[in-house]
Amino acid sequence: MDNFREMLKGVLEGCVLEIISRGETYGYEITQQLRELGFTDVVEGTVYTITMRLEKNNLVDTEKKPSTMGPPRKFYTLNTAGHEHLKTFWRKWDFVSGKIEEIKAKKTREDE
Amino acid sequence: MDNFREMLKGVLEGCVLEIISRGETYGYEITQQLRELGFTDVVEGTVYTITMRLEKNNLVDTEKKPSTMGPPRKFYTLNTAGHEHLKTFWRKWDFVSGKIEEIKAKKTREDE
DNA sequence: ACCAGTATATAGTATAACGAAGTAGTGGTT
DNA sequence: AACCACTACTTCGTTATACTATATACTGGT
Repeated sequence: MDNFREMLKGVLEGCVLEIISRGETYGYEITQQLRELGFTDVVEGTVYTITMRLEKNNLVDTEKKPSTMGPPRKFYTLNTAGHEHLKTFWRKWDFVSGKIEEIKAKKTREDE
Repeated sequence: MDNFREMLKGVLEGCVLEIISRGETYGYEITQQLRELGFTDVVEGTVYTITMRLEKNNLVDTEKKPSTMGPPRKFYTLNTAGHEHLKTFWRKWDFVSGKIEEIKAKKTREDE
């Protein structure tokens, strides 16, 4: 499936937030998780711009820990504001995706 | 519900395409339909940039017709490429939204 | 003459994902 | 020791798209 770059705008950040909410993790691992989940074209740079943004907006706490596999990892955890933001994200997603599905559904109905 | 501007990127064009596919229509009417459908903040300028783009990309045919209510209307209909594009759009949407729902679903399951 | 509603258009801005490249640490191979 | 693959983070510039603001113009009512 080819690029849905534009379709990911506004939702990828929410997905990253969701992944972090499930347990302390770091950029490289988030990228791999997203790839395994089907977003095979997501690259590291993209995830890092997102985590940077989350950090800048004070939605996550960070902690640097050494790794035996390479350079130190920067672990992220959601703080209170982050959890709040995530809840808002899912509310927005449910609304928007619901509306889109509504529009899609009318395809099959005869001219309502 | 506040702004989901970013979340609409990549999908609004598909929605406009879908609306046009259901019958000849024009910019102003498309805007109103989107508003009625729940995207209350969509403004005329946004829809015009989309219809312009569709036109530029040769996905629609246009026909100018006089109106008794104001200046002439520019009617749009989907051509073959437009219908093809619309099909692709829904395939992409189904894929992406499916993945997002997958990620959301894991919220409730215990650490899979 | 003025205003509200209908209708199209465009120039500029903001945001977010992506591409490309660079820096660094660890371990294995030659 | 030199090199490479994998892990891991960062930054810069590009592109696509929705939105803001504004301008233009036609109709009908007051």
